[in-house]
Amino acid sequence: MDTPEKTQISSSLSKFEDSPVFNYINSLSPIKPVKSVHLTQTFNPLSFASLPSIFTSPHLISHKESRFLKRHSYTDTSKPELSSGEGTKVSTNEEAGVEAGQLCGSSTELQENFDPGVSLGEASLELPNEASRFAIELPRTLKYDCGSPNCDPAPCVIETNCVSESNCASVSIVPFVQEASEKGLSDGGVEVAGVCQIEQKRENIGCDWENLISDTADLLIFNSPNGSEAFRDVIQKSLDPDTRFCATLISRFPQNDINEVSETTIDSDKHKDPSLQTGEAVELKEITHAHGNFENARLTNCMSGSLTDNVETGMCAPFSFKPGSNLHRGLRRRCLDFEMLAARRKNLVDGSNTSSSVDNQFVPSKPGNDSSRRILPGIGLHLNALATTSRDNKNIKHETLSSGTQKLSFPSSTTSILLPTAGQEAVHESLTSVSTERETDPVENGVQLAEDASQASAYLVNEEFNQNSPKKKRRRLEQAGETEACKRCNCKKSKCLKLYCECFAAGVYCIEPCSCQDCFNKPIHEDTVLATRKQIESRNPLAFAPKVIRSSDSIPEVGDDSTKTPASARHKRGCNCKKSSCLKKYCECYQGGVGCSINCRCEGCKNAFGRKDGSAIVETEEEPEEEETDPCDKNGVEKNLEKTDILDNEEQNPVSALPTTPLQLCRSLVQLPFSSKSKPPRSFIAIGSSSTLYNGQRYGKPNIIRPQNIVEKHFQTVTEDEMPEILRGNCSPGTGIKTSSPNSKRISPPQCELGSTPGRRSGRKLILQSIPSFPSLTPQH
DNA sequence: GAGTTTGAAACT
DNA sequence: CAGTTTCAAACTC
Repeated sequence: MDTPEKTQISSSLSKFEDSPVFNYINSLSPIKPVKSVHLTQTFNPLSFASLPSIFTSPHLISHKESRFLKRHSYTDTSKPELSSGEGTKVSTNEEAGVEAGQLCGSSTELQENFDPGVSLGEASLELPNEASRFAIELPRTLKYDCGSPNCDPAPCVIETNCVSESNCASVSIVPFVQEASEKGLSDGGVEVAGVCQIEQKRENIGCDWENLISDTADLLIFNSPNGSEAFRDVIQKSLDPDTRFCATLISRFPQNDINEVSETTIDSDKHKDPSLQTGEAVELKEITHAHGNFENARLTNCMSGSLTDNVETGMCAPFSFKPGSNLHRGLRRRCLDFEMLAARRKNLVDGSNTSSSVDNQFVPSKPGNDSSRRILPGIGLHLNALATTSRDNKNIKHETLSSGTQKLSFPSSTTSILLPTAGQEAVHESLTSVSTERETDPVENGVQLAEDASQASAYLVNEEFNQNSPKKKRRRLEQAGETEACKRCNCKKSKCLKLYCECFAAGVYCIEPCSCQDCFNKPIHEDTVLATRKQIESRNPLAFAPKVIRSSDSIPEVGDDSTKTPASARHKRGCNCKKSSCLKKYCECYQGGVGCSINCRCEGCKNAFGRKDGSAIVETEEEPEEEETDPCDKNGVEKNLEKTDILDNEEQNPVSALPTTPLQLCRSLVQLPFSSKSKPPRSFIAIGSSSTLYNGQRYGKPNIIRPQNIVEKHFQTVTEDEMPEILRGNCSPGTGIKTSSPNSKRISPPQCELGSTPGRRSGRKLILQSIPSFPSLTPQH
């Protein structure tokens, strides 16, 4: 634990706390964050994140939601007015940076946080922690906007998703803005014009813009001050002074967000006006309509959106969730981004409204829940999904490189771990939010983020594929290896309402990429999905829980990589493999990156992660799971073995990787050793990772995943409240796991302990969280 | 891309 | 609880 990295983190943290901004934030929040706690156990970012969590209301299911809640709390307390008086703000500020901020409207909040003299750019230059701040603050703004009648959750979601995807946003938004400006619709004139300028300039910059963005994203991800600064410079040069503020923000974050944000605003207006839904006229109208708020919303959103995305997990954040629609929140779809893009594109082309055109998911089935549905409430992903991501992670990495959207890419678990600030914060927020907001689905939020991120990345990479038939897409993705992040199902008879369906099992709605038939696992059929889920849960309360569980005992301290309990992670029920020798993904244990245990009834077990008989495979061999940087990791354990060494190294020096992006953290959790080709098993990765995270242990014996430890710490902060009811009430094995397998044992005891002993909470909490897979689904209605 | 294999999930 | 069937992913060709 005394690693240099750690020290650095602590120092940065202290700086952060000392910073005026931090103080300001503290002053804002009614509750005062306990620095000591976070400091001791979590990275700076986490501590930072803790604040928002405090504000969060219990009802939110998804992290995103939680975020929003937090944000809301902020906005409400600090500045309720901002939302209303958007235009005013603009005029007030004289300083360019300030103006920009004001233009953003609610963005002023950000300014508040910063010292008057401090420019955003400076802030960006500052410690990575700042990113976290932005994330927090921005979210507020977003929330605020979302809270306004105009904002639809769906648009927000779109934006968020689009962020990951590089171009979509710009395309859609720009036209609107330009058009509006040309016609002089924008009375706000200056404001709108400014926006237009930005957009145009971006375009002018050329096709390279995307690349630039991707590059920027990379910079952002790493949060290295230098990198961000450099990027910022580029942007500033290209952009007008007025736009600099945005540019700085943008530089830090994917531009798409901004565009999308603006778009979102428009969309919200659309929703208000049914008539606006289609046609250019509609667009113009929208522009004018939104126009007043456009800039503010836009900037604000961009800031919040981009920041949020980057800081948080990147993809996850649906800015606008209605408080009422818990399901949607929880349900967030992982691949939404893709769909959203397609929808947007359609809209652009057709001029039709996005929501309807895209997917059922987008279409609001119920009047009350429209917002959520539009959003495509992704069902909360399980931790399992995270665990599964391990495989994806590899893919993700590559994707990241190519796309530049780092959110998705987490090279290795270690990397994520390293990311102290933003990433942690994001994770932390999600976690906290989950804990506070949701009782039922604590775990998923954190996981979801990771998954979403991975998925999003995958989508980004594979956008092109989307257009093809689902199968093709899938295959392409699989072949590509990188794309694996997003899972899709091919259910034909189960209607995606059984655990056979990966999507359903993972707690997510099926999306376009799925090639399922007669699918009921869609927001439209929310009721059915929930009912079915309940039914299944009634049968097996842990049906949606991560399949892989980590024992609390294994929880190693961050520093304790050496203490890898071989069997720390185990499959909940064990496998029954007979022919695969537990060496293929057919084996859930193997798939989850954990060794077989006593619970397993497998025959001829040769699980690379740990054999049933207890003979753990040589660590080197076992470790395939961890991340392999190898892009080509094939199924083989062999490759995994190779990876092991790398992992070990990483473990020892987690900090070295220190990428700041929050996303990374999530990703790290997600990453699995599996080959890129294989789909990213939602459940597996999540399972393994989730469990790991919670317990702090790695997947199986190998100790492959270190990042998890970090995560675990974060999770530790989660309060008992988070625990799912099932878990809470039922520490007894009966409710929980059927089998008395080691897995189950580990699980149940910790849970019980959680209630009683604070010491190990982290492990417990984590476990509990992991259990509820479908937070959203569970009716909080 | 089609077909086979595999084992979990569901059913009896 | 055990056995069987169903199902979809994983895998192979």
